[in-house]
Amino acid sequence: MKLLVVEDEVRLAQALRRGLQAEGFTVDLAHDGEDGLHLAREGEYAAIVLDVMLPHLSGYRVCQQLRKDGNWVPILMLSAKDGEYDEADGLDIGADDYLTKPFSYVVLVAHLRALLRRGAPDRPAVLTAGDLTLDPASHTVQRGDQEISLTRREFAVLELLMRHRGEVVPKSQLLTGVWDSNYSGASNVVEVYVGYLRRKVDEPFGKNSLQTVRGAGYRMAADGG
Amino acid sequence: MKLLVVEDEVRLAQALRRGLQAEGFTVDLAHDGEDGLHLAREGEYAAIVLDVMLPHLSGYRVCQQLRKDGNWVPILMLSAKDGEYDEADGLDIGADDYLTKPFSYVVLVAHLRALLRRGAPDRPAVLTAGDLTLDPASHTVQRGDQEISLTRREFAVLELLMRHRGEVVPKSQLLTGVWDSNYSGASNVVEVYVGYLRRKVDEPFGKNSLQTVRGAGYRMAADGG
DNA sequence: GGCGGACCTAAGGGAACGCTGAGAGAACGT
DNA sequence: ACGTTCTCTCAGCGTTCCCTTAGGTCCGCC
Repeated sequence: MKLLVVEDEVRLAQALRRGLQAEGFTVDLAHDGEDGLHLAREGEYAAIVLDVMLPHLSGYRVCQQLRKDGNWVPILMLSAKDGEYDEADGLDIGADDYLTKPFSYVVLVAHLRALLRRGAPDRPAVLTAGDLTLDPASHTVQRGDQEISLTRREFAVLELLMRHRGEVVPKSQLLTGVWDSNYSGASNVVEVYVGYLRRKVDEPFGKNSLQTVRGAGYRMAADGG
Repeated sequence: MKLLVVEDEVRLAQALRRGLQAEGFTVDLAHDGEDGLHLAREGEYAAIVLDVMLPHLSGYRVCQQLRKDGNWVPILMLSAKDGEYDEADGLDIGADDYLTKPFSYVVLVAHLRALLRRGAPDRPAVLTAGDLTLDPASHTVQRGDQEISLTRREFAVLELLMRHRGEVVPKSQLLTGVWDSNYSGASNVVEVYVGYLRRKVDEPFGKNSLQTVRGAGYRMAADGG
C-alpha cells in the first residue's frame, strides 16, 4: 500500500513518513507542488496526503489538476488553520477529506484509514475476477471460499493486476506501482513475485489466471482463469 | 442533463423522479427491463439508474446488453439487499456503481453526481474488421469467438494494418512503424511476418483478410476477409 | 511461352525472455 | 537473542521469438 505525502515542512514530512512506514505503508515524499503532481501522475498511490500551502504549485491546484486528468485517487488535504483556503474549497475541487493543522497524528491515521477503506470513488470496494476476490480493506484474498494468505508484496502485485483485470500491465508499471518509484533498474523481482502468486493463487486450484504476455507484461484473466 | 430511471416499484420510481427533477435533472422513467433497454438505446442519457430486479428483463441483462452494443453510458445499479445478484456480479457485467436497497436518497444523489463527474469511461479502443477483433489493452486477437495467440511483432504488424483497415499500407511504413525506424535496408521481414499472420489469422478460418497489393504494400480487408 | 521482379515459404542460429531454485540479508515476532 | 518470515538477487535453464538466408512461386509484361 503506497502513499504519497506532499508537504514542504521538512520536519513534519519526515515525521509523517516515519509514522506511516511504521504502520506498514510505503511512503514517497514530495516537497513542493510540482514534484507532488509529477509523482502522483506517475505512481500508483493508494492515497495522497496533500498540504495546501506549497511552493511552486499549491495543493489546491495539484488536486484540481489530478481530477482534471481523471485521476480519482483518494486525497486527504492539510491546511493551516487560518489559511486562505477553507474546507469548502478543498472539497469543492475534489479532495475526499480535509484536516486542519495542527492535527494529532492519530487523527490523521484514522482519517487516512477511512479514506482507504472507502477506496477511490470510481473503484469497487472488492475486486473480483471469476471466483477470485480481493478485498483491499480487509487485506484478504479468496479463491471461491478458500482463503489465501499472501505477503504484503504479493498482495500489492495481485491488487494492481486485478485493478486492471483483462488488461496487460507492463512490468515497468508493476515496478513503479508496487515498489518505490525510484527503483534501481534491472531486476526480475516482478517475475519472481508473479511466480509466487501463481503458486498460491493458481496452481492449487488448477487455474491459470496470471497470464504472461511475452514482451508486454502480465494480465489477470478477466474471468479469474 | 437527462437521466433514465428503470425501476418497477412505482412509488420508489416516482419519488426518485421528483427528487432528481428537484435537483435539476430531466428524468425519464421505465418500469420494466424491455422498456428500459429500448429507451436507453434510443435516448442520449447522461446516466442510468437501473434496478436489478425487473419484470421481463433483469437489470443485469439490460446492462450486459447495452455494454455489448458498445454503449458505455454510466450505470448505477440498485439491488435488494438479499437479492440473488451481488455487487460483484453487477460490477462484473459493466455497471459503474452499485447501491444496495434500502439506501438513503442523499447517498444515491451523491453517487450519481460522482458518476456524472467522471463521465462516460472511454469506450475500450478495440479495433475490428468483420469478425476479427484486436484489443490493444488486453493484447488479444479474436476471430469470432476464437482467440488467436500472436507474438509481439505479429501483433504490432496486425495492429498497424487494422488501424488502416481498407487502406494500402506500404512496406516502408510497416518497417518504420513496427521496426526500428533506422532499419538496415534490404530485408524481407515484412513479407515473412505477413506470412506468419496469414497462417494464424486467415488460413485456419478460410479467410483472406491480409491482401497483397503488388508493388504497393498490404491491405487489411475492411470486412475482415 | 519466357523473362524479370516481386512475393512467399521453410529452416535454423542466435538472442531475448521468462521461470525457477538457492541463498543472503533485512524485518519481524516471540 | 533467536528463529521465522519476508524480500530481493543471482545464475542457470528451457522456451520462444526474431531475423536471415536460400531457394521456390506467382504475376505482369514482352
